[in-house]
Amino acid sequence: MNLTIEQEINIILQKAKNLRGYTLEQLCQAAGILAPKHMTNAKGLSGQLIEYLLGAEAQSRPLPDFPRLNLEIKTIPINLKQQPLETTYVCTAHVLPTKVDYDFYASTLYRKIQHILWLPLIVPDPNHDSLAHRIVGNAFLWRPSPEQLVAIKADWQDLTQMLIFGQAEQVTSHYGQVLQIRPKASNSKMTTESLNERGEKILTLPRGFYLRKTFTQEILLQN
DNA sequence: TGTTGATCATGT
DNA sequence: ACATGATCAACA
Repeated sequence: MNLTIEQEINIILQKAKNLRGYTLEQLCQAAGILAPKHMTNAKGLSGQLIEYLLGAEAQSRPLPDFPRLNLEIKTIPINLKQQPLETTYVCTAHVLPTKVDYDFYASTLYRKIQHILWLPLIVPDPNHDSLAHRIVGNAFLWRPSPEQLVAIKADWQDLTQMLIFGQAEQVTSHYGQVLQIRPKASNSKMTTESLNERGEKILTLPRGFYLRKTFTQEILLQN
């Protein structure tokens, strides 16, 4: 049978909605994974578990989780007031100017944020978080509104322009209204090639694009 | 106590 | 080293 893209997306959404109410520890059992007691050494497990259960296909490529559907899955930890507890990683921020294409609509970031299946993970007591305490909330689909897209695009262009001008080292987390650039590495000693303002090669810490909590809060309030 | 900067795990 | 999944934890 041939399903339309919309139908395939809806099947994934229904699967996600069916996870509502389970703890992540229960879902670990269902997936045959032994749930770690704390998340210090399993920071990405929440997301990877959901991806596995929903059948994501992108693996570690710079593509949405379902490349053919242009659909990205994001788990987001929230407290009982529906407030996000963490920022949301989107994708790598390339710091080598020659590798940066100044075309928002051709960017990895745009492809990843154009359609997201959000899956809130309820953290009843943020001071005592664990996979056993985390409860899956209500999954929902989101596309940026025209206003949201304008804000994202503006930040992306500002930040990308700085990178193109060889200012990777000057871009701190403070820049951007809805997006921000922060370190994204195994540790602070990791390096990747970049250029300074004079066009000279330098080594700098790898960075990534993140959605600010104020922005994801707005998304959650719509739903 | 909220944010920024640092870090952990896995796969290519 | 890079890209994915993120959260941790030091400090302003």
